Amino acid sequence: MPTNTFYNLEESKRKQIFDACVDEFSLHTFSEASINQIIKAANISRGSFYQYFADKEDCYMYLLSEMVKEKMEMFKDVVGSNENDTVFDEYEAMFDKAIRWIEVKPKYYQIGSKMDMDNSEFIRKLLKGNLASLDYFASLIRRDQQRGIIRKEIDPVILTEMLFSINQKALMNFFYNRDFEGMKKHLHHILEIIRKGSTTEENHV
Amino acid sequence: MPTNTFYNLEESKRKQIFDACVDEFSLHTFSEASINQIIKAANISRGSFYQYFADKEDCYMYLLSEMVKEKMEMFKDVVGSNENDTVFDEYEAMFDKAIRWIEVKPKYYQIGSKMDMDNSEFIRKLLKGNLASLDYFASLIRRDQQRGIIRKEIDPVILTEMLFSINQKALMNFFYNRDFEGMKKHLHHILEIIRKGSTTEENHV
DNA sequence: CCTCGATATGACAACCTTGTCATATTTAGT
DNA sequence: ACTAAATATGACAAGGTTGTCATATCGAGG
Repeated sequence: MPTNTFYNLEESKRKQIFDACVDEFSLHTFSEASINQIIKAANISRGSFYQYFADKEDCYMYLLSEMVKEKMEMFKDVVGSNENDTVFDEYEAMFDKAIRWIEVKPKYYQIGSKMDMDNSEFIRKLLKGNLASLDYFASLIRRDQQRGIIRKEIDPVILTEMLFSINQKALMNFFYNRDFEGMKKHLHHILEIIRKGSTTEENHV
Repeated sequence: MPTNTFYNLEESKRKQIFDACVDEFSLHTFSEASINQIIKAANISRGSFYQYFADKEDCYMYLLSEMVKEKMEMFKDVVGSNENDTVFDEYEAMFDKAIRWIEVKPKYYQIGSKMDMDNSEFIRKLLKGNLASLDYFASLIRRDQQRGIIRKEIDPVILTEMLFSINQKALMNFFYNRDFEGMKKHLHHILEIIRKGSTTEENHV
């Protein structure tokens, strides 16, 4: 974690540094990101950087923790869900949240995708702890199986994986095209397939 | 493309260099790959490298072209398909081929994934020309719609994208776990969902 | 044997990177 | 105003990167 010296800084300066980190890490992988770039953009000296952070990893951890804070702050109200919703409704709700997040903080989204592309030891470890929401969705699927909405034969984990990988692709699409309506339609179509299948009834044997 | 000097080399030496390229580019992104590593592994001098290749890009293009050659060589016989097959059958056949490819040339698979992870101008351009098989699958889906196997409402392009993104994930899984049976089961389950849907009949409204 | 074109070589320049550290400056307390 | 601690700074070492180039070696034909 950053040093006391860093937290003693004026907020404005801390923000300057934070912003520089966001810019650098949204454009480059962790390993490719350059401290030189960050200190230049933040207008601080090399020595100061190392007075604030132990190293690049320390700096990155700080960046992530700030991002998580902001995200929690933004979504603290939207937690409850309607009892009648199916997992698909919740999925679409989650998707909308993610879209909104991309709209207001596109660079955070980029930082996330850069993480996914990074195979360094350091980043892989960080991503490991990120699988909680997968469990949550699997539990929703099980609930809907009990309710008789989803077929009992379906493996909740596999369906969850499908939904998540679709989500990832769709968000990427949105990020590059910013076509909200098109994206929604696209996603709807995919969910329609996952719900009802792609083959005709006669072929459901 | 490589120089004449390079092609005048003895086959064994050319292979030495090729192997060094494979090793380096399967472990690192194009931008992260180091010519120093390659010349060390290939046991050639720095000067020689630049006598053979114009630069790293040139070297990479050579590597890719060799890989494509090998792939064509390996799959030259398995092209025909049964007239009664559905797109899903062909999909599974394609998947099996891909699995086989990973088994015999795991490093080539790695080079491919590293490409997908690379956002450099150079690599992105290369990937652009890689979408032909997508069209092929979409055409198969259209054919099966005519045959009454796949519902007319389904968008062939979207279904193709789903199949491909699933394919990618499954191959990655196989690469890391090498669990062929598990993988086949997994894939079967996913295809079952895409064929018949995940919800119960009563919910197909 | 000798010569000339083809090929091999590693030193080098120029440019990056990270992390350290002696020194300078600012700030706070007395 | 003076002191002491906190903070800021950029030169530097040590390592990496790519691409160039003068020089050395090799090989084949005359």
